Amino acid sequence: MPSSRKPRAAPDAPKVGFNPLYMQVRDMLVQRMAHGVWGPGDALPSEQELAKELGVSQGTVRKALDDLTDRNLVVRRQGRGTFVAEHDEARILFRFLKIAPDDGAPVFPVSRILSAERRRASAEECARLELERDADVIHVRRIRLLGGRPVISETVTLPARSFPGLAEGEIPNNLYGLYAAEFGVTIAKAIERIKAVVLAPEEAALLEVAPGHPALHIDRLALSLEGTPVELRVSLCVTDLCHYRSELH
Amino acid sequence: MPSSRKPRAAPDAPKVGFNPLYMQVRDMLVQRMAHGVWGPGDALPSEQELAKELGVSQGTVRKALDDLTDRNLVVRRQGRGTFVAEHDEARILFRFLKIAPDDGAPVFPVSRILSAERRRASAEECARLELERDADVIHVRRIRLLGGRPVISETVTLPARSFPGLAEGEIPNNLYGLYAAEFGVTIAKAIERIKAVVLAPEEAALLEVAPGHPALHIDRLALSLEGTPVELRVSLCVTDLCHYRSELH
DNA sequence: TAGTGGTCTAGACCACTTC
DNA sequence: AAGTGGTCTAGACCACTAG
Repeated sequence: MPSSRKPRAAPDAPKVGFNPLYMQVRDMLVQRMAHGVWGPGDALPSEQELAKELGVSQGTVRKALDDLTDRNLVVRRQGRGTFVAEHDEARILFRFLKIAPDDGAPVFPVSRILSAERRRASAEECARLELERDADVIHVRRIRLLGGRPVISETVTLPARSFPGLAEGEIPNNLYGLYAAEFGVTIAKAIERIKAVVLAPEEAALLEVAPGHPALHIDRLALSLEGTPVELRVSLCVTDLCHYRSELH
Repeated sequence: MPSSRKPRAAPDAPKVGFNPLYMQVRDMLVQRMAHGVWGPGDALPSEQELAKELGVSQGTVRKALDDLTDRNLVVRRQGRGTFVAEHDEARILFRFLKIAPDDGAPVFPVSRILSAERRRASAEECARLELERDADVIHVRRIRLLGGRPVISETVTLPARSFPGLAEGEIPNNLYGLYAAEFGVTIAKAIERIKAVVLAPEEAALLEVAPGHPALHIDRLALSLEGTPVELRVSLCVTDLCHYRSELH
Protein backbone atom coordinates (compact mmCIF):
# COMPACT_ATOMS: atom_id res chain seq x y z
CA MET A 1 0.00 0.00 0.00
CA PRO A 2 1.12 3.55 -0.66
CA SER A 3 0.90 4.80 2.88
CA SER A 4 3.10 3.59 5.69
CA ARG A 5 2.76 0.87 8.28
CA LYS A 6 4.43 -2.41 8.84
CA PRO A 7 3.10 -4.41 11.78
CA ARG A 8 5.34 -2.83 14.38
CA ALA A 9 8.21 -0.84 12.91
CA ALA A 10 9.64 2.49 13.97
CA PRO A 11 6.76 4.81 14.89
CA ASP A 12 5.79 6.36 11.58
CA ALA A 13 4.94 10.02 11.92
CA PRO A 14 1.34 10.81 10.96
CA LYS A 15 -1.11 11.12 13.83
CA VAL A 16 -3.49 13.28 11.86
CA GLY A 17 -5.11 12.51 8.54
CA PHE A 18 -5.50 9.01 9.90
CA ASN A 19 -6.96 6.81 7.21
CA PRO A 20 -7.48 3.13 7.92
CA LEU A 21 -5.63 0.72 5.67
CA TYR A 22 -8.76 -1.12 4.58
CA MET A 23 -10.25 2.18 3.33
CA GLN A 24 -7.15 2.83 1.27
CA VAL A 25 -7.42 -0.66 -0.16
CA ARG A 26 -11.13 -0.14 -0.84
CA ASP A 27 -10.58 3.19 -2.60
CA MET A 28 -7.78 1.73 -4.66
CA LEU A 29 -10.03 -1.11 -5.78
CA VAL A 30 -12.76 1.39 -6.70
CA GLN A 31 -10.20 3.34 -8.73
CA ARG A 32 -9.26 0.25 -10.69
CA MET A 33 -12.88 -0.60 -11.36
CA ALA A 34 -13.64 2.95 -12.39
CA HIS A 35 -10.66 3.00 -14.75
CA GLY A 36 -11.69 -0.21 -16.40
CA VAL A 37 -8.90 -2.42 -15.11
CA TRP A 38 -11.71 -4.74 -14.07
CA GLY A 39 -15.01 -4.35 -15.90
CA PRO A 40 -18.48 -5.44 -14.88
CA GLY A 41 -18.66 -9.21 -14.55
CA ASP A 42 -14.90 -9.66 -14.29
CA ALA A 43 -13.43 -11.68 -11.46
CA LEU A 44 -11.14 -9.85 -9.07
CA PRO A 45 -7.96 -11.52 -7.82
CA SER A 46 -8.50 -13.68 -4.76
CA GLU A 47 -8.15 -12.22 -1.29
CA GLN A 48 -4.81 -13.94 -0.88
CA GLU A 49 -3.45 -12.50 -4.11
CA LEU A 50 -4.62 -9.00 -3.34
CA ALA A 51 -3.23 -9.20 0.17
CA LYS A 52 0.14 -10.33 -1.13
CA GLU A 53 0.24 -7.71 -3.87
CA LEU A 54 -0.66 -4.88 -1.54
CA GLY A 55 1.39 -6.06 1.40
CA VAL A 56 -1.49 -6.21 3.85
CA SER A 57 -3.16 -9.07 5.63
CA GLN A 58 -6.00 -11.05 4.12
CA GLY A 59 -8.34 -9.77 6.82
CA THR A 60 -7.77 -6.21 5.73
CA VAL A 61 -8.51 -7.04 2.10
CA ARG A 62 -11.61 -8.86 3.27
CA LYS A 63 -12.84 -5.83 5.14
CA ALA A 64 -12.38 -3.67 2.05
CA LEU A 65 -14.25 -6.20 -0.09
CA ASP A 66 -17.06 -6.51 2.45
CA ASP A 67 -17.46 -2.74 2.28
CA LEU A 68 -17.68 -2.87 -1.52
CA THR A 69 -20.22 -5.67 -1.21
CA ASP A 70 -22.39 -3.49 1.02
CA ARG A 71 -22.24 -0.78 -1.64
CA ASN A 72 -23.28 -3.22 -4.35
CA LEU A 73 -20.06 -2.66 -6.26
CA VAL A 74 -18.91 -6.27 -6.13
CA VAL A 75 -20.61 -9.62 -5.72
CA ARG A 76 -18.93 -12.37 -3.74
CA ARG A 77 -19.67 -16.02 -4.30
CA GLN A 78 -18.35 -18.59 -1.90
CA GLY A 79 -16.13 -21.07 -3.63
CA ARG A 80 -16.00 -19.08 -6.86
CA GLY A 81 -14.59 -15.65 -6.33
CA THR A 82 -15.33 -11.93 -6.19
CA PHE A 83 -16.84 -10.25 -9.24
CA VAL A 84 -17.47 -6.67 -10.30
CA ALA A 85 -21.22 -6.08 -10.06
CA GLU A 86 -23.23 -6.03 -13.27
CA HIS A 87 -26.25 -3.92 -13.98
CA ASP A 88 -28.13 -6.33 -16.17
CA GLU A 89 -29.17 -8.82 -13.57
CA ALA A 90 -32.46 -9.26 -11.80
CA ARG A 91 -30.88 -7.42 -8.88
CA ILE A 92 -31.22 -4.08 -10.60
CA LEU A 93 -34.97 -4.47 -10.47
CA PHE A 94 -34.81 -3.86 -6.77
CA ARG A 95 -32.01 -1.34 -6.88
CA PHE A 96 -33.04 1.29 -9.41
CA LEU A 97 -36.50 0.27 -10.49
CA LYS A 98 -38.82 1.55 -7.79
CA ILE A 99 -42.04 1.32 -9.74
CA ALA A 100 -43.91 -1.94 -9.25
CA PRO A 101 -47.36 -3.18 -10.27
CA ASP A 102 -49.87 -3.07 -7.42
CA ASP A 103 -50.37 -6.80 -7.68
CA GLY A 104 -47.52 -9.15 -8.32
CA ALA A 105 -43.79 -8.85 -8.60
CA PRO A 106 -41.83 -6.02 -10.23
CA VAL A 107 -41.43 -6.33 -14.00
CA PHE A 108 -38.98 -4.52 -16.21
CA PRO A 109 -41.06 -2.01 -18.20
CA VAL A 110 -40.83 -2.13 -21.98
CA SER A 111 -39.62 1.14 -23.49
CA ARG A 112 -40.66 3.04 -26.59
CA ILE A 113 -38.13 5.67 -27.62
CA LEU A 114 -39.69 8.97 -28.68
CA SER A 115 -36.53 10.88 -29.46
CA ALA A 116 -32.80 10.99 -28.85
CA GLU A 117 -30.93 14.13 -29.70
CA ARG A 118 -27.97 16.25 -28.83
CA ARG A 119 -28.28 19.88 -27.81
CA ARG A 120 -26.67 22.64 -25.80
CA ALA A 121 -27.12 22.15 -22.04
CA SER A 122 -29.36 24.56 -20.20
CA ALA A 123 -28.05 26.51 -17.24
CA GLU A 124 -29.82 24.19 -14.83
CA GLU A 125 -28.48 21.08 -16.54
CA CYS A 126 -24.96 22.50 -16.38
CA ALA A 127 -25.33 23.15 -12.70
CA ARG A 128 -26.76 19.80 -11.75
CA LEU A 129 -24.46 17.71 -13.95
CA GLU A 130 -21.47 19.86 -13.06
CA LEU A 131 -20.69 20.77 -16.68
CA GLU A 132 -18.99 23.80 -18.22
CA ARG A 133 -21.17 26.58 -19.58
CA ASP A 134 -21.23 25.54 -23.22
CA ALA A 135 -21.29 21.77 -22.85
CA ASP A 136 -23.60 19.56 -24.90
CA VAL A 137 -26.06 17.07 -23.51
CA ILE A 138 -28.00 14.18 -24.97
CA HIS A 139 -31.74 14.08 -24.40
CA VAL A 140 -33.57 10.79 -24.59
CA ARG A 141 -37.32 10.77 -24.34
CA ARG A 142 -39.21 7.55 -23.97
CA ILE A 143 -42.45 6.02 -22.81
CA ARG A 144 -42.36 2.96 -20.60
CA LEU A 145 -45.12 0.39 -20.56
CA LEU A 146 -46.23 -1.89 -17.79
CA GLY A 147 -48.57 -4.71 -18.69
CA GLY A 148 -49.09 -3.17 -22.12
CA ARG A 149 -50.20 0.20 -20.78
CA PRO A 150 -48.09 3.38 -20.98
CA VAL A 151 -47.23 4.30 -17.43
CA ILE A 152 -44.05 6.36 -17.35
CA SER A 153 -42.94 9.26 -19.50
CA GLU A 154 -39.20 9.71 -19.08
CA THR A 155 -36.70 12.37 -20.09
CA VAL A 156 -33.08 11.37 -19.64
CA THR A 157 -30.29 13.94 -19.83
CA LEU A 158 -26.66 12.89 -20.22
CA PRO A 159 -23.37 14.76 -20.68
CA ALA A 160 -22.63 14.27 -24.41
CA ARG A 161 -18.95 14.10 -23.63
CA SER A 162 -19.22 10.98 -21.54
CA PHE A 163 -21.58 9.19 -23.92
CA PRO A 164 -20.30 9.86 -27.46
CA GLY A 165 -22.61 8.59 -30.17
CA LEU A 166 -25.30 7.37 -27.82
CA ALA A 167 -27.99 9.41 -29.55
CA GLU A 168 -27.15 7.83 -32.90
CA GLY A 169 -27.07 4.20 -31.84
CA GLU A 170 -29.57 1.65 -30.74
CA ILE A 171 -31.01 2.46 -27.32
CA PRO A 172 -31.85 -0.62 -25.27
CA ASN A 173 -34.34 -1.00 -22.49
CA ASN A 174 -31.76 -1.19 -19.74
CA LEU A 175 -29.88 2.11 -19.88
CA TYR A 176 -27.59 1.48 -16.92
CA GLY A 177 -26.42 -1.73 -18.51
CA LEU A 178 -25.64 0.24 -21.67
CA TYR A 179 -23.73 2.90 -19.78
CA ALA A 180 -21.53 0.23 -18.21
CA ALA A 181 -21.02 -1.93 -21.30
CA GLU A 182 -20.51 0.77 -23.95
CA PHE A 183 -19.21 3.78 -22.08
CA GLY A 184 -17.53 2.36 -18.98
CA VAL A 185 -19.79 4.33 -16.68
CA THR A 186 -21.12 2.49 -13.65
CA ILE A 187 -24.06 3.97 -11.81
CA ALA A 188 -23.40 3.53 -8.10
CA LYS A 189 -26.22 5.47 -6.48
CA ALA A 190 -29.00 7.92 -7.20
CA ILE A 191 -31.02 10.54 -5.37
CA GLU A 192 -34.66 11.11 -6.17
CA ARG A 193 -37.10 13.88 -5.36
CA ILE A 194 -40.72 12.99 -5.75
CA LYS A 195 -43.67 15.33 -6.12
CA ALA A 196 -47.30 14.92 -7.04
CA VAL A 197 -48.51 16.81 -10.12
CA VAL A 198 -51.42 16.85 -12.52
CA LEU A 199 -50.67 16.10 -16.15
CA ALA A 200 -50.72 18.71 -18.88
CA PRO A 201 -52.61 17.75 -22.07
CA GLU A 202 -49.53 16.65 -24.00
CA GLU A 203 -48.18 14.38 -21.31
CA ALA A 204 -51.66 13.06 -20.59
CA ALA A 205 -52.05 12.12 -24.24
CA LEU A 206 -48.76 10.22 -24.21
CA LEU A 207 -49.83 8.29 -21.15
CA GLU A 208 -53.35 7.80 -22.47
CA VAL A 209 -55.18 9.42 -19.58
CA ALA A 210 -57.27 12.57 -19.31
CA PRO A 211 -55.58 15.94 -18.80
CA GLY A 212 -55.51 16.79 -15.11
CA HIS A 213 -54.85 13.18 -14.16
CA PRO A 214 -52.50 12.91 -11.13
CA ALA A 215 -48.99 11.58 -11.58
CA LEU A 216 -45.72 11.20 -9.72
CA HIS A 217 -43.03 13.62 -10.81
CA ILE A 218 -39.74 11.87 -10.10
CA ASP A 219 -36.51 13.79 -10.45
CA ARG A 220 -33.44 11.56 -10.33
CA LEU A 221 -29.77 12.44 -10.25
CA ALA A 222 -27.58 9.39 -10.75
CA LEU A 223 -23.95 9.26 -9.64
CA SER A 224 -21.03 7.23 -10.91
CA LEU A 225 -18.62 5.15 -8.85
CA GLU A 226 -16.51 8.22 -8.15
CA GLY A 227 -19.53 10.25 -7.10
CA THR A 228 -19.72 12.33 -10.30
CA PRO A 229 -23.24 13.18 -11.45
CA VAL A 230 -23.75 11.45 -14.80
CA GLU A 231 -27.44 11.28 -15.48
CA LEU A 232 -30.46 13.46 -14.93
CA ARG A 233 -33.81 11.78 -15.33
CA VAL A 234 -37.29 13.21 -14.95
CA SER A 235 -40.14 10.73 -14.94
CA LEU A 236 -43.87 11.28 -14.93
CA CYS A 237 -45.59 8.20 -13.64
CA VAL A 238 -49.29 7.43 -13.62
CA THR A 239 -50.03 5.29 -10.58
CA ASP A 240 -53.44 3.83 -11.23
CA LEU A 241 -52.15 0.28 -11.46
CA CYS A 242 -48.70 0.62 -9.96
CA HIS A 243 -46.85 2.41 -7.19
CA TYR A 244 -43.46 3.67 -6.07
CA ARG A 245 -41.79 1.31 -3.63
CA SER A 246 -39.69 2.70 -0.80
CA GLU A 247 -38.03 0.84 2.04
CA LEU A 248 -36.98 2.65 5.19
CA HIS A 249 -34.30 0.97 7.27
CA MET B 1 -23.61 -19.80 23.39
CA PRO B 2 -26.37 -22.38 23.21
CA SER B 3 -25.13 -24.23 20.19
CA SER B 4 -21.97 -26.29 20.10
CA ARG B 5 -18.41 -25.45 19.10
CA LYS B 6 -15.27 -25.04 21.01
CA PRO B 7 -12.26 -23.99 18.94
CA ARG B 8 -11.18 -27.51 18.05
CA ALA B 9 -12.92 -30.16 20.08
CA ALA B 10 -14.29 -33.53 19.03
CA PRO B 11 -16.06 -33.09 15.68
CA ASP B 12 -19.57 -32.07 16.70
CA ALA B 13 -22.17 -33.63 14.51
CA PRO B 14 -24.24 -31.04 12.62
CA LYS B 15 -23.27 -30.43 9.02
CA VAL B 16 -26.66 -29.12 8.06
CA GLY B 17 -28.60 -26.28 9.63
CA PHE B 18 -25.28 -24.52 9.82
CA ASN B 19 -25.73 -21.20 11.57
CA PRO B 20 -22.72 -18.99 12.14
CA LEU B 21 -21.90 -18.15 15.72
CA TYR B 22 -22.02 -14.42 15.19
CA MET B 23 -25.58 -14.71 13.89
CA GLN B 24 -26.59 -16.59 17.00
CA VAL B 25 -24.98 -13.88 19.10
CA ARG B 26 -26.70 -11.20 17.06
CA ASP B 27 -30.13 -12.82 17.35
CA MET B 28 -29.67 -13.30 21.06
CA LEU B 29 -28.83 -9.62 21.47
CA VAL B 30 -31.91 -8.65 19.45
CA GLN B 31 -34.00 -10.88 21.70
CA ARG B 32 -32.73 -9.13 24.79
CA MET B 33 -33.40 -5.70 23.31
CA ALA B 34 -36.86 -6.74 22.18
CA HIS B 35 -37.66 -8.10 25.64
CA GLY B 36 -36.58 -4.93 27.34
CA VAL B 37 -33.45 -6.26 29.04
CA TRP B 38 -31.77 -3.27 27.45
CA GLY B 39 -34.00 -0.35 26.49
CA PRO B 40 -33.37 2.47 24.02
CA GLY B 41 -30.42 4.57 25.10
CA ASP B 42 -29.02 1.93 27.45
CA ALA B 43 -25.41 0.91 27.17
CA LEU B 44 -24.70 -2.69 26.30
CA PRO B 45 -21.91 -4.55 28.06
CA SER B 46 -18.53 -4.08 26.43
CA GLU B 47 -17.33 -6.44 23.73
CA GLN B 48 -14.99 -8.08 26.20
CA GLU B 49 -17.74 -8.70 28.72
CA LEU B 50 -20.14 -10.10 26.14
CA ALA B 51 -17.43 -12.33 24.70
CA LYS B 52 -16.58 -13.69 28.13
CA GLU B 53 -20.22 -14.20 29.09
CA LEU B 54 -21.05 -16.01 25.86
CA GLY B 55 -17.85 -17.95 25.61
CA VAL B 56 -16.91 -16.64 22.16
CA SER B 57 -14.08 -14.47 20.95
CA GLN B 58 -14.28 -10.69 20.95
CA GLY B 59 -14.09 -10.70 17.17
CA THR B 60 -17.27 -12.72 16.94
CA VAL B 61 -19.12 -10.35 19.27
CA ARG B 62 -17.80 -7.47 17.20
CA LYS B 63 -19.17 -8.97 14.01
CA ALA B 64 -22.60 -9.36 15.62
CA LEU B 65 -22.53 -5.77 16.84
CA ASP B 66 -21.39 -4.47 13.45
CA ASP B 67 -24.37 -6.21 11.94
CA LEU B 68 -26.71 -4.57 14.43
CA THR B 69 -25.07 -1.23 13.66
CA ASP B 70 -25.82 -1.68 9.97
CA ARG B 71 -29.45 -2.31 10.87
CA ASN B 72 -29.57 0.85 12.98
CA LEU B 73 -30.42 -1.15 16.09
CA VAL B 74 -27.41 -0.02 18.09
CA VAL B 75 -25.09 2.96 18.00
CA ARG B 76 -21.40 2.51 18.73
CA ARG B 77 -19.26 5.33 20.00
CA GLN B 78 -15.53 4.90 20.12
CA GLY B 79 -14.23 5.32 23.63
CA ARG B 80 -17.70 5.29 25.17
CA GLY B 81 -19.54 2.10 24.42
CA THR B 82 -22.39 0.51 22.48
CA PHE B 83 -25.91 1.82 23.00
CA VAL B 84 -29.38 0.69 21.99
CA ALA B 85 -30.55 3.06 19.25
CA GLU B 86 -33.03 5.77 20.19
CA HIS B 87 -35.71 7.20 18.01
CA ASP B 88 -35.63 10.76 19.25
CA GLU B 89 -32.36 11.85 17.76
CA ALA B 90 -31.67 13.90 14.68
CA ARG B 91 -30.88 10.63 12.93
CA ILE B 92 -34.54 9.73 12.67
CA LEU B 93 -34.99 12.73 10.40
CA PHE B 94 -33.15 10.86 7.72
CA ARG B 95 -34.47 7.43 8.61
CA PHE B 96 -38.23 7.78 8.72
CA LEU B 97 -38.92 11.34 7.69
CA LYS B 98 -38.73 11.35 3.93
CA ILE B 99 -40.49 14.66 3.36
CA ALA B 100 -38.16 17.64 3.11
CA PRO B 101 -38.64 21.29 2.14
CA ASP B 102 -37.53 22.04 -1.42
CA ASP B 103 -35.00 24.53 -0.15
CA GLY B 104 -33.00 23.88 2.95
CA ALA B 105 -32.54 21.03 5.35
CA PRO B 106 -35.23 18.64 6.60
CA VAL B 107 -37.23 19.95 9.55
CA PHE B 108 -39.40 17.96 11.91
CA PRO B 109 -42.98 18.92 11.03
CA VAL B 110 -45.18 20.26 13.82
CA SER B 111 -48.31 18.16 14.37
CA ARG B 112 -51.88 19.11 15.13
CA ILE B 113 -53.92 16.17 16.40
CA LEU B 114 -57.41 15.98 14.91
CA SER B 115 -58.65 12.86 16.68
CA ALA B 116 -57.50 9.77 18.55
CA GLU B 117 -59.98 7.00 19.12
CA ARG B 118 -60.35 3.31 19.55
CA ARG B 119 -62.52 1.20 17.27
CA ARG B 120 -62.99 -2.26 15.83
CA ALA B 121 -60.41 -3.10 13.18
CA SER B 122 -61.58 -3.42 9.60
CA ALA B 123 -60.92 -6.59 7.64
CA GLU B 124 -58.08 -4.93 5.76
CA GLU B 125 -56.51 -3.60 8.94
CA CYS B 126 -56.67 -7.07 10.49
CA ALA B 127 -54.97 -8.55 7.48
CA ARG B 128 -52.17 -6.02 7.21
CA LEU B 129 -51.46 -5.80 10.94
CA GLU B 130 -51.85 -9.54 11.38
CA LEU B 131 -54.60 -9.22 14.01
CA GLU B 132 -57.43 -11.55 14.98
CA ARG B 133 -60.87 -10.92 13.49
CA ASP B 134 -62.35 -8.91 16.34
CA ALA B 135 -59.31 -6.97 17.50
CA ASP B 136 -59.43 -3.27 18.30
CA VAL B 137 -57.24 -0.61 16.76
CA ILE B 138 -56.41 2.97 17.65
CA HIS B 139 -56.82 5.60 14.97
CA VAL B 140 -54.90 8.83 15.23
CA ARG B 141 -55.55 11.56 12.72
CA ARG B 142 -53.33 14.56 12.51
CA ILE B 143 -52.19 17.40 10.29
CA ARG B 144 -48.51 18.13 10.00
CA LEU B 145 -47.17 21.59 9.24
CA LEU B 146 -43.98 22.59 7.50
CA GLY B 147 -42.97 26.23 7.75
CA GLY B 148 -46.37 27.10 9.20
CA ARG B 149 -48.32 25.59 6.31
CA PRO B 150 -50.35 22.37 6.55
CA VAL B 151 -48.65 19.87 4.28
CA ILE B 152 -49.45 16.34 5.42
CA SER B 153 -52.71 14.75 6.49
CA GLU B 154 -51.93 11.55 8.35
CA THR B 155 -54.00 8.62 9.58
CA VAL B 156 -52.15 6.27 11.92
CA THR B 157 -53.58 2.85 12.80
CA LEU B 158 -52.20 0.84 15.71
CA PRO B 159 -53.15 -2.45 17.35
CA ALA B 160 -54.92 -1.33 20.55
CA ARG B 161 -53.49 -4.30 22.39
CA SER B 162 -49.89 -3.20 21.95
CA PHE B 163 -50.55 0.44 22.81
CA PRO B 164 -52.96 0.46 25.77
CA GLY B 165 -54.21 3.92 26.70
CA LEU B 166 -52.44 5.70 23.88
CA ALA B 167 -55.65 7.29 22.61
CA GLU B 168 -56.35 8.77 26.03
CA GLY B 169 -52.93 10.27 26.74
CA GLU B 170 -50.90 13.11 25.38
CA ILE B 171 -49.71 12.45 21.83
CA PRO B 172 -46.32 13.95 21.07
CA ASN B 173 -44.88 14.98 17.75
CA ASN B 174 -42.47 12.08 17.53
CA LEU B 175 -44.61 8.95 17.56
CA TYR B 176 -41.79 6.43 17.19
CA GLY B 177 -40.10 7.91 20.23
CA LEU B 178 -43.37 7.46 22.13
CA TYR B 179 -43.76 3.86 21.01
CA ALA B 180 -40.30 3.06 22.31
CA ALA B 181 -40.48 5.01 25.56
CA GLU B 182 -44.02 4.19 26.67
CA PHE B 183 -44.83 0.88 25.05
CA GLY B 184 -41.47 -0.80 24.52
CA VAL B 185 -42.03 -1.06 20.79
CA THR B 186 -39.07 -0.23 18.58
CA ILE B 187 -39.70 0.48 14.92
CA ALA B 188 -36.93 -1.17 12.96
CA LYS B 189 -38.02 -0.73 9.36
CA ALA B 190 -40.94 0.33 7.20
CA ILE B 191 -42.22 -0.27 3.71
CA GLU B 192 -43.97 2.46 1.77
CA ARG B 193 -46.10 2.48 -1.35
CA ILE B 194 -46.50 5.85 -2.99
CA LYS B 195 -49.15 6.94 -5.46
CA ALA B 196 -50.24 10.25 -6.90
CA VAL B 197 -53.83 11.30 -6.26
CA VAL B 198 -56.01 14.38 -6.43
CA LEU B 199 -57.51 15.60 -3.18
CA ALA B 200 -61.19 15.25 -2.34
CA PRO B 201 -62.86 18.40 -0.97
CA GLU B 202 -62.54 17.41 2.70
CA GLU B 203 -58.84 16.62 2.54
CA ALA B 204 -58.20 19.66 0.41
CA ALA B 205 -59.85 21.85 3.03
CA LEU B 206 -57.66 20.40 5.77
CA LEU B 207 -54.55 21.09 3.73
CA GLU B 208 -55.81 24.50 2.63
CA VAL B 209 -55.66 23.89 -1.09
CA ALA B 210 -58.33 23.66 -3.77
CA PRO B 211 -60.15 20.36 -4.35
CA GLY B 212 -58.49 18.46 -7.17
CA HIS B 213 -55.04 19.54 -6.04
CA PRO B 214 -52.44 16.80 -6.57
CA ALA B 215 -50.92 15.04 -3.57
CA LEU B 216 -48.75 12.08 -2.69
CA HIS B 217 -50.62 9.16 -1.19
CA ILE B 218 -48.12 7.37 1.03
CA ASP B 219 -49.05 4.04 2.54
CA ARG B 220 -46.62 2.88 5.21
CA LEU B 221 -46.39 -0.38 7.10
CA ALA B 222 -43.91 -0.18 9.97
CA LEU B 223 -42.32 -3.27 11.50
CA SER B 224 -40.91 -3.89 14.95
CA LEU B 225 -37.54 -5.37 15.83
CA GLU B 226 -38.94 -8.87 15.50
CA GLY B 227 -40.50 -8.08 12.15
CA THR B 228 -44.07 -7.85 13.41
CA PRO B 229 -46.22 -5.21 11.70
CA VAL B 230 -47.11 -2.63 14.34
CA GLU B 231 -48.23 0.50 12.58
CA LEU B 232 -50.21 1.36 9.50
CA ARG B 233 -49.95 4.94 8.32
CA VAL B 234 -51.57 6.64 5.38
CA SER B 235 -50.36 10.13 4.54
CA LEU B 236 -51.61 12.62 2.01
CA CYS B 237 -48.88 15.09 1.23
CA VAL B 238 -49.12 18.29 -0.77
CA THR B 239 -45.81 18.84 -2.53
CA ASP B 240 -45.89 22.46 -3.62
CA LEU B 241 -43.07 23.45 -1.31
CA CYS B 242 -41.62 20.12 -0.34
CA HIS B 243 -40.83 16.71 -1.80
CA TYR B 244 -40.31 13.06 -0.94
CA ARG B 245 -36.65 12.16 -0.70
CA SER B 246 -35.45 8.75 -1.84
CA GLU B 247 -31.93 7.42 -2.08
CA LEU B 248 -31.10 4.45 -4.28
CA HIS B 249 -27.94 2.57 -3.41
C1' DT C 1 -4.83 6.60 33.18
C1' DA C 2 -8.16 3.15 32.36
C1' DG C 3 -11.64 1.49 29.50
C1' DT C 4 -14.06 1.46 25.14
C1' DG C 5 -14.55 0.66 20.33
C1' DG C 6 -11.58 0.52 15.77
C1' DT C 7 -7.88 -1.48 13.09
C1' DC C 8 -4.61 -4.97 11.82
C1' DT C 9 -2.35 -9.28 11.82
C1' DA C 10 -1.65 -14.42 11.56
C1' DG C 11 -3.28 -18.68 11.30
C1' DA C 12 -6.82 -22.25 11.62
C1' DC C 13 -10.79 -24.64 9.95
C1' DC C 14 -15.45 -24.77 7.41
C1' DA C 15 -18.56 -24.64 3.33
C1' DC C 16 -18.95 -24.27 -1.44
C1' DT C 17 -17.44 -24.69 -6.31
C1' DT C 18 -14.77 -26.60 -9.87
C1' DC C 19 -11.72 -29.80 -11.91
C1' DA D 1 -8.04 -32.33 -4.45
C1' DA D 2 -7.38 -27.58 -4.95
C1' DG D 3 -8.95 -23.02 -4.60
C1' DT D 4 -12.28 -19.61 -3.15
C1' DG D 5 -14.85 -17.00 0.14
C1' DG D 6 -16.85 -17.43 5.18
C1' DT D 7 -16.15 -18.04 10.10
C1' DC D 8 -13.54 -18.00 14.30
C1' DT D 9 -9.82 -17.24 17.32
C1' DA D 10 -6.00 -14.77 19.80
C1' DG D 11 -3.43 -11.07 20.56
C1' DA D 12 -1.51 -6.55 19.45
C1' DC D 13 -1.76 -1.62 19.00
C1' DC D 14 -4.40 2.82 17.85
C1' DA D 15 -7.90 6.54 18.61
C1' DC D 16 -11.26 8.36 21.48
C1' DT D 17 -13.69 9.41 25.94
C1' DA D 18 -14.03 10.07 30.67
C1' DG D 19 -12.58 10.48 35.39
